[in-house]
Amino acid sequence: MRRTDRLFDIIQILRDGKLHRAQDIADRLEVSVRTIYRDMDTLVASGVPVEGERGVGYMVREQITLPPLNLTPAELKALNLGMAIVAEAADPDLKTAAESLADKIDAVLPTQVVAEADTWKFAVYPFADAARGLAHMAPIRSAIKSRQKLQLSYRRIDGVLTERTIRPLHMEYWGRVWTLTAWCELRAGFRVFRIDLIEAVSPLPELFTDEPGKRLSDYDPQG
Amino acid sequence: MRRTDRLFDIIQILRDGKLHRAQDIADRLEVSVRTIYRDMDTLVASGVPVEGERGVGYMVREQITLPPLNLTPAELKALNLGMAIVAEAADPDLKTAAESLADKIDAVLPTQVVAEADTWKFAVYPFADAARGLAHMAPIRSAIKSRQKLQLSYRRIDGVLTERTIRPLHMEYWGRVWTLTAWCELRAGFRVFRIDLIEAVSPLPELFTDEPGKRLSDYDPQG
DNA sequence: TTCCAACTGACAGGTTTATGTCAGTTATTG
DNA sequence: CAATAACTGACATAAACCTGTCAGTTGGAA
Repeated sequence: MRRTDRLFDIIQILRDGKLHRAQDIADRLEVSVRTIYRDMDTLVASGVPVEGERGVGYMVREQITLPPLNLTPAELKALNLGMAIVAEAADPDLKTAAESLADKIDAVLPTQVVAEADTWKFAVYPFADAARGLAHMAPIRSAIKSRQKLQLSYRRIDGVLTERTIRPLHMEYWGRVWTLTAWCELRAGFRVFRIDLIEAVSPLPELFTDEPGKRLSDYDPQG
Repeated sequence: MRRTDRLFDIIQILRDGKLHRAQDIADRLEVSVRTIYRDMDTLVASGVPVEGERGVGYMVREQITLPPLNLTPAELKALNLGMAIVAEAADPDLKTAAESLADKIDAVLPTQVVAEADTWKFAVYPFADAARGLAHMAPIRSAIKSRQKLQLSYRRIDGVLTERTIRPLHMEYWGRVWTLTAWCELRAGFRVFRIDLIEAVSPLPELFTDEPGKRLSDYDPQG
């Protein structure tokens, strides 16, 4: 676990909020600079809010981070209700905070309407290692919202790279990986993609509308 | 990443909520039973709510799991406020849910009082791999609350096993690892322990009180 | 333009990790 | 009691990963 320990050390070094050069960190931890660059990749991929700037160095944006949480449906309901109430508050800062928190939670839950108990059967599980496809998530989410078709380069588990046009419907966190449920125009069927296996996404100008048989509600995971 | 893929597959197999024998999973994924047992360990260590029963098989308890979340201090405040409001609600189910959510969040944040902006400078970072010391966390938390001294077997990074009596003060999540800040009676000083490196904890009958110089507020991480 | 330091890709080791096999033990059910 | 299936430990081998080295490129600031 030497590497793991080093990653921990790097976080400790960075948490003073000051600038640090990769070279300095490398000297201090007695590894090569190259290794530090690789470690920074790992940290970023793991969600540590560290930022590097060429010619400058590394810094962390300070934030509070919650580890994976297991909630019951009732707790989630309480959470949503609470945010709705606070969002009505007079204090503009609190109002904004409540709204953005609600958005974050929303973003992280199945995009499906967040209420029916049935939905929770397809629950999400904590894990983490692959926040790999992180970069793709923003465009995917916005495409789901705006009902915009996507061009997808997807590397299947067997290593084959495929190109498809899809209607993105639903994102889900499986703890270890995020998945994207979509209607695939190529296969004319529902497909679930692992976001960490997506090579590239680009939004297409084409929009899509609800068509019977192509909606999320028509999708039967067991089928 | 073969192993990672298999772990994902196991979750998918288990998520039907039915019983599964290790042997069946092993056959289906074309690995040995031994490997499945090891995988189950990994899943449990990663927080997946899977349960094995001898002579029976494996099942998952269904739950909603939130991935690591980055919050601003304002968002956390909104969250706490929201839960406090909902906890006053008439509906007993909602009340209970709000209370337990508040507890969960509380349990996961620095044990230090959860309000001052300064506190957040020692933020927590998401990660995950080592939820190793998970089992120790409950006794440690309760010892912090009840101000009970702990007997600690701690394996230092250099591999040396040490025994100490400590006053547990504060737990913190660093994304990759949890840490325990404590007053160490052996060294007569503050020490930060990584919970994943703790071999064993046992609560001692002895209680401790606030003594000048031995309180969390006397601890200067930079010193 | 030059300097700086972050970044990237490739490659050859060395080390670590994962896996299967085997030989057990333990808790539960009938 | 026997049967079942989860669990554990040890060990050799194979596969994956980590690391340093080297030779670049990129973007910002002076």
